[in-house]
Amino acid sequence: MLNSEGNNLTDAQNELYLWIKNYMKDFQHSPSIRQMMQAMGLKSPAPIQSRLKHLQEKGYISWQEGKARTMQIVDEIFEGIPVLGSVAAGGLIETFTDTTENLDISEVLAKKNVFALTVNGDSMIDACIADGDMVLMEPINEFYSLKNGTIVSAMVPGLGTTLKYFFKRGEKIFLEAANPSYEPIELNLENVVFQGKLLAVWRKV
Amino acid sequence: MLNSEGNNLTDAQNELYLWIKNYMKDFQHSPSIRQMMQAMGLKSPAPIQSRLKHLQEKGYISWQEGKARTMQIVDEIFEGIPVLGSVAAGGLIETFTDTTENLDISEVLAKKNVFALTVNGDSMIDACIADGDMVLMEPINEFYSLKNGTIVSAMVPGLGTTLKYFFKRGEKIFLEAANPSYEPIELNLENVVFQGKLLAVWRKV
DNA sequence: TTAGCATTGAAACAAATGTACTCTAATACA
DNA sequence: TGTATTAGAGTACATTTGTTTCAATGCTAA
Repeated sequence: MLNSEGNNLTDAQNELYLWIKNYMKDFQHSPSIRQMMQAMGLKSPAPIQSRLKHLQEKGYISWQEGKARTMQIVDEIFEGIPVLGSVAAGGLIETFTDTTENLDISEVLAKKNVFALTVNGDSMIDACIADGDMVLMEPINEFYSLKNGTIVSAMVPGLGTTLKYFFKRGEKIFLEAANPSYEPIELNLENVVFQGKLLAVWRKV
Repeated sequence: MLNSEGNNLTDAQNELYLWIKNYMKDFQHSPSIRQMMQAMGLKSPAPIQSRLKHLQEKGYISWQEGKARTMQIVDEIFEGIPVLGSVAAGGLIETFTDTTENLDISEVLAKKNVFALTVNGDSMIDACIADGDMVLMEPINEFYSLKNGTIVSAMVPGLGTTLKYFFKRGEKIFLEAANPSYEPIELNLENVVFQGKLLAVWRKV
């Protein structure tokens, strides 16, 4: 990972760098030198060339010489986050290894129509889903593919939306909490709308 | 979200589209028509122009007319995942609202030097960190900024790496599990190496 | 101040590039 | 079979664009 300490930018360089990052995020392609010129309020491409050269020398950007709009931000080239190893949450078992496996969050994020919900309450606490967590859900296309024990978000019309374990026994639907202090909810299929099934849990501390 | 059903592509169009997506992912900028020409094994820009026009009409791409390398993939423009509302994990409280808040996972991912660890064991179960979860950690730069109660990954040389609550009392360091069946570990500062503090938890089901 | 250096403005050039056009070959269809 | 449609090759051209060069300006340190 570049762009760390030791490569301090001048104000002008930093302003340009931030503008470029923003532009490329918005447009998915590199700006031209004359565009940057205008954006920086300059009347000549030379200062931009100079700043780009410095940004390149300091490892912030790169481009293909002579080719139009071929800049790349060398930062932020990561696919997920490196998984450095495993950590014991029990005894002291495993040491920090140096695997290069990748935590592919994007695998979940890339699915179509994924949505997130904020969790209120503690009824799923035994499933390690706590108050304030975000749950990432996937819409349920075919109800009949839902397996018993899946965690789903379901709306019971007139009551509200809730996150529960799903069970089907005969014609009855049961929504069960992961917390002994909550009673299972028994429903008929026509009294419940399933919004999604659990894909992942995200908790920011 | 475009690119769904109804906009079927011919084989040639699809091949080009996939190649473009791949190129733009790798290089962070749009390819030129002549590059696409070569990649598709063609000897004239005309077929590429035609295919691009079709891709644009079907809503897959867009570009700025006359400008070099200004293509954009119109698909996949998402910042995180939409948070559709909150869901009760207790009683049936809240209904599906239509907020447009965004779950900004990238906020965490954008931090420098973030790394991930796989959790083994259940010693942090009362903190809702379960066996198999991924914990996203941030390196600890200044030890003295560590607050009591922070969850850290620490290496006790000769033993291994572990995930625990951090406490400092006087000169002693305590690593405490979130599980009554584990005893706190008492250490001197020189006998422990802190690798990171907890930023987020990720669990894929 | 003055010499030296970096920044900017200005202009010009050549390469890269999108676009338009014609022609030919292949394909589909009736 | 013949015609219409489509895809591709080839070419040409104007614009965009990176790059170079030179002079003017501003700033800093001796």
